[in-house]
Amino acid sequence: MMNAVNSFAPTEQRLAVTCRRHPAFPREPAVLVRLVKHLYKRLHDDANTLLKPWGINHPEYNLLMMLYGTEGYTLSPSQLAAAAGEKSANITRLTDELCDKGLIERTASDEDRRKIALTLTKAGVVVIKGFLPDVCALLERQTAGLQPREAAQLEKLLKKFLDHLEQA
Amino acid sequence: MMNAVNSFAPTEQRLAVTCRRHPAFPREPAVLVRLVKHLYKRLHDDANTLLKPWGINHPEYNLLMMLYGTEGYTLSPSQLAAAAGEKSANITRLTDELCDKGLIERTASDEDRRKIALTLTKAGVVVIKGFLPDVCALLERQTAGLQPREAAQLEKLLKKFLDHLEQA
DNA sequence: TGCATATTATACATAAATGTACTATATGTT
DNA sequence: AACATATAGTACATTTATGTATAATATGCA
Repeated sequence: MMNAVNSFAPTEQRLAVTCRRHPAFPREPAVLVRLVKHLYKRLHDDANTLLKPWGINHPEYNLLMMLYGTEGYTLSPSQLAAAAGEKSANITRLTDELCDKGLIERTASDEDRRKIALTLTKAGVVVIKGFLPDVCALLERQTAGLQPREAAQLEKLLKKFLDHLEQA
Repeated sequence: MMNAVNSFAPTEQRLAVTCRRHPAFPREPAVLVRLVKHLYKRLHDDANTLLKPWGINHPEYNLLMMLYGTEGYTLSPSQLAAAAGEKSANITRLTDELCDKGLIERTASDEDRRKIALTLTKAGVVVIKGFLPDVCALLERQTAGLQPREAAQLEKLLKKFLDHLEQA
């Protein structure tokens, strides 16, 4: 008799029953999908908790960091959407909020007047530099259970998984 | 010069710039977290698209499958929340909808009157058996890029990641 | 040039997820 | 029994995310 030492055990247990009831049900793929979901939710929650005192949430953080990781601190809305993994409809709302907070600003492009440039403000950079130490510590803590070799292996497998998913 | 063959390339590129700007920024953990996010969104979208013709969405599917994977097709709301990885406030709304659709039903528990039993109806089982072939095919397709050995390795690493995350 | 088509961004309506506070019941203690 | 505390579930308000339609501009081509 096993003990549920982690939050995933009940899920896995039920997938096993499903396999018994419906033999065609592919256990391994189902487990992988659920694991990704559980992980995502947990990571998302952790990040939100950490960022709350800074007045931003996880998606906003992602946008800020994508701009911070770009030469000139500037991207178009669609580039930002791609980099942050958000849908374009979301970008409008999120960047509105970040504009209101004074962390980014919009400017129209001269070359192509359909385009808009989203740029990190000085205040935005200051805020990023403020929370970055905390974020770094969180990231280290979250992955502390994995050896460097394991982390590298995991990165490789996740990329392979994602790559295949996208061309399918 | 590398070409962006996948959706993750722009994200990774920007994380690299961030590491240059802020040397303490831990690349590997950040990449893993972003990969999980990208994967989750993609898997979530794929599932929603597939399930739409059946009149349910991904979270509802998860609830149904957790009940299907339980002896007696019955769980309490909190058990269901744990198994499906949803917050309890969400369970109320989702199970309301599933009740309205006639796929599950609520009954009060006799032993502990705080408790409610959520049970799959016959109609619920029928619907599950209806979409299950499609779901199985999707799951197979999504993980077709991974060799069995790689999938097993990925499962192991994701579990280790999640386990550590939860005790931290 | 003029027209068809594509691209970029956004508004708006809707759906999904979360936080908070509350009710009802159960459990443990004195 | 009486009370304090814990637990299960949900209602409600709010926030977050998505889908769809639209406006504006650009591009390709007859």
